Amino acid sequence: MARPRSFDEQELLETVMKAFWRRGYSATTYRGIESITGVGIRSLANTFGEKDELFLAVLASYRGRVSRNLDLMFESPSIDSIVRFFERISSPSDAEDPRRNGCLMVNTVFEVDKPTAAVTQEIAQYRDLFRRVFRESLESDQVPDPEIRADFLIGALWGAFSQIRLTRDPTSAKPISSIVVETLEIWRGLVPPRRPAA
Amino acid sequence: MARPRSFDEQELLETVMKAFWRRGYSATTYRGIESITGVGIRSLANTFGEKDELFLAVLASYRGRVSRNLDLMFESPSIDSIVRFFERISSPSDAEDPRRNGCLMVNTVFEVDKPTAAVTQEIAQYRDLFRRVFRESLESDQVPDPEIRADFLIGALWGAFSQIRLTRDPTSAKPISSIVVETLEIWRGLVPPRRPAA
DNA sequence: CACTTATTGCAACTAGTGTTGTAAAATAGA
DNA sequence: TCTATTTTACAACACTAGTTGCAATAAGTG
Repeated sequence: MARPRSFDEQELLETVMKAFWRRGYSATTYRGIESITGVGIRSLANTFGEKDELFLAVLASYRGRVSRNLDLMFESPSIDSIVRFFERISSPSDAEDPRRNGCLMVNTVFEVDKPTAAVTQEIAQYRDLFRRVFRESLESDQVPDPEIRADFLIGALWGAFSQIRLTRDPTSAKPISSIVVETLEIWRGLVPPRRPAA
Repeated sequence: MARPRSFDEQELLETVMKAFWRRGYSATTYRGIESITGVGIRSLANTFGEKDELFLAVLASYRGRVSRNLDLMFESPSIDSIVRFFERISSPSDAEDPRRNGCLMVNTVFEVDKPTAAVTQEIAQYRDLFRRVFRESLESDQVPDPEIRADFLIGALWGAFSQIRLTRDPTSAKPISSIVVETLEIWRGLVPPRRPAA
C-alpha cells in the first residue's frame, strides 16, 4: 500500500561495488554514487543507512560473489585446483575489469583506518573462505602441515594482489604465481614433512 | 642574519613518519602534526610546502632508513641473509613499535588513490631495494631464475605485511615466514632449474 | 476515486581539512 | 643598538563530504 522502489537493491549493490573496488572507500563519495547509479542520495540513505552500512552491504555482496566462485573452482579440492586458481589470478584483464585493482577486501584492510567490528568480521570471514579451500586442497593431496601452508598461500595471494594493485595489471603477478605453482609441485612429493637433502 | 628554525628537520621528519606510518596519509592531518610536534602549521608549510611534499619527504626518509638496514643485513648476501630477514620481519613488537602497522610504503600503495609521479617513483625505488638484495642473495647461492624468485619473495614479503597490517601484530606473519624459509632451503638444492621428481 | 505510506528531489547544515594572508616576534650581523 | 630577514601565531577562507529535514510525488489498496 505504498510506493515501491524504483531500483533493484542487488543490481545497485553490484554497481556500487565496482565503484568502491575501483576508487576505494573514501574516494567513492555518496554524491558520486548518486550520479553513477542515478539513484538519489536520499533514497540511498533511506535504503542502506549511512555510508558505513552501505559499504558493509557491498562487502557482504562481494564475499558472496567470491564464495560462489570458490565453490565452483574447488568443487573437488586438490593441488591442481590451487594451481588453476593462481593461474587465473594473474590472467590478463581489459581496462574495464575491476580485477585491475586487486581485491576489494585486501584494499579495504589497508584503506579503512579504524574498521568497524562488522567490517573486521567481514574480512575475517572472507579470509576464512580461502583458508578453508586451500587447506582442504592440501589435505586431499596429503601435504603435511596444511594449516600453515594454507596461511602461506593466503600470504602469497595477498602479495599478488598487492603487486596487481601497484601496477594495476594482473599479469604483473605472474612471477609470483609461477613460483607458487612450482612450490605446489614440490609439495606434492613431500611425504615426510621435512625438506629434501641439501 | 635571520631568525633560525626552532626545530630540527630530520628529527621532525622522524616524528611525522611515525604518524603517517601509524595512521595513514589522509588520517594524518596537518593540524594533527602541529599538535604532535609542537611546530605550527605555518612553519611546516614554510619548510616543506604542501602536504604532498611533506609526505614525499617522509617517504624518502623512510626509504633511506630501510636502505641502511638492508645494507647491514645483506652485507654478504646469501640465502641465509634472506632467512634472517624474514625471521626478523615476523618477530614480536611492543605496542609503540610502528612495525605493527606493516610497511609504510605498502600501506601507501593501497591508501593513496591517485599517487603523484614522484610518489610512484619513490615506491618503485623502494621495491628495487628488495629486488636487488634478494636477487644478489639468490645468485650468490646459484639459485636458478633469480629475478623471478626475487619477485616472488617480494610478493611473499608484501603478503606478510598485509597480514601484519590486518592483525596489527608482526608475529601473525610467522606461518608465511616459516614456509618461505622452508622454500629457501629447498632452493638451495635446486642445481638444475627444474623440480624434483613427483 | 480517495487515502495511506514510502519514495524521492532539493537544499541546507555541520564538521573537518588543506591552504594562505598578515602582522608580530625573534635573532644574527653591522 | 639598530636593522634586515626569517620564523611563527592566529585566524580566515574555500572546499568537500556526510548527513538530515521537508515537502512534493507516486503507487498500491479499499
